[in-house]
Amino acid sequence: MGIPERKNREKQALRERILGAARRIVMREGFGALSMRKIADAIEYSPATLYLHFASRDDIARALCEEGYAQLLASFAPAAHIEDPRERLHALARAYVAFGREHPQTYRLIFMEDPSYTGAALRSAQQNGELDEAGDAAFRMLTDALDALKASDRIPADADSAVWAEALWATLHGIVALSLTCPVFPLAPLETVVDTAFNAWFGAPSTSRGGKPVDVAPAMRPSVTAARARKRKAPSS
Amino acid sequence: MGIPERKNREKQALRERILGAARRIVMREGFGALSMRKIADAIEYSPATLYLHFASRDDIARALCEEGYAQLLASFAPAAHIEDPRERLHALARAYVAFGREHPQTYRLIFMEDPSYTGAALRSAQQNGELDEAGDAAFRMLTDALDALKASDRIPADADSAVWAEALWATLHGIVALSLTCPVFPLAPLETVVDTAFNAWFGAPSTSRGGKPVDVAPAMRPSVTAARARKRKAPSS
DNA sequence: GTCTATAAAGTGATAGAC
DNA sequence: GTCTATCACTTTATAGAC
Repeated sequence: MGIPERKNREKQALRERILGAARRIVMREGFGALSMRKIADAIEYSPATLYLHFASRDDIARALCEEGYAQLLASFAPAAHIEDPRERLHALARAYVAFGREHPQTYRLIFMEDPSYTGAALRSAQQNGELDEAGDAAFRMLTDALDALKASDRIPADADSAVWAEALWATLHGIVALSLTCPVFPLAPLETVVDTAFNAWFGAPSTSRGGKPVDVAPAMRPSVTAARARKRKAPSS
Repeated sequence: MGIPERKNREKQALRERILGAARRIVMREGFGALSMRKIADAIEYSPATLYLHFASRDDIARALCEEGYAQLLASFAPAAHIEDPRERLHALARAYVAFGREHPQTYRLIFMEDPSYTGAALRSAQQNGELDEAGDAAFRMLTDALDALKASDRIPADADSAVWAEALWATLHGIVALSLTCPVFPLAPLETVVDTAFNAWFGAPSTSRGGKPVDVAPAMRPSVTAARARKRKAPSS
């Protein structure tokens, strides 16, 4: 029974060639420039052949989104091992923004083009694990870190981790998306903006190792987070 | 010399009809569905005529962006009169998000489509005033409020208002943009996300004020599948 | 100024031969 | 499984008649 397996492998291989060519076109010319003919030309097959592997151009776009999203998740891996939740979150934030800047067309395709594309990417990430409420792994990385921060009293005790995670994600998306589309954003270095937002959310990093964050201005009214942000300025990187 | 003036008026009037038709198409079907032919059909002129008024489809798109951006700025006006800088900022934030949600296609066109469109919108707003560095009026509304907060010690003294303003804008853009493109965002009510982000930035609202406390219903998150069920139409711009 | 007519170049997708 | 050939459109933009 080796022949059907070989045929299957060959079919799979062509599928990969199609996706590879499509990915290269998107990276170089943007998703708008992706057409079935262009892909076919690139791999030296006829356009009709593509339809043996993908039902439509949208189908190819969604497959690219799944790939890209997996790549984004993979870029979080180094951060996952950082013990301190604040540092971990910061590393995640930097990784997220870095991915968007390094793969602008891919990021656009996944998160700025079409809801069905974004949906395909997100769904692909949770189709293997059990489908609990919170959903995908990356989101849980955020909520876990936020829970840890809450447990160690570094964000307000009544903070809803899920909502904070959503808002935090939106912030990072906003920084990436705006920097990809708005010619005058950011004026300040991108990392300064990221760090400014991060410090506004979670306060300036604690100065002394192991020490609890210093209470600087006990008389101020704003919440713990805002009060802690009072400490210092944003470093780049 | 009244005749040239009348002709000029008539020419201007047709220009407005073109833009009006274009705007309606974008609002109803999205920018992707905007074509010269469709505009021409809508106003019962030939496609060729459009080129007497606009050099290209991009040119029309940019004009729409300028209109839309002016509309966005206008929606800030009520907030401008609020005295307390924190309340003012909060009202601005809500107005920004409301505009994006109420005119999704217009918001997309201005801020999520093409850098040249975004640039056209931003440039149009400052072409009358003096062109100082900070740029447009809306941005200055942010920095002014932030400066006031800093003066009354409600944000860190060393905060760079310009950078904070950029980061804050990015946060709001992220919330709007993600909610327009990501099927599962937000799970929590949109206003909860906005308020959560706002309170993370500026602390919980002043205690004795009638304002709403931060976190409302931590447990009411709808399930992912439920959130996914709602499909995305193209409502009004 | 506005029209008709058309150029020139795409597009996604499919039928049917091999 | 892959091809050729093609359908049935779409698009922006322009030339030249009136």
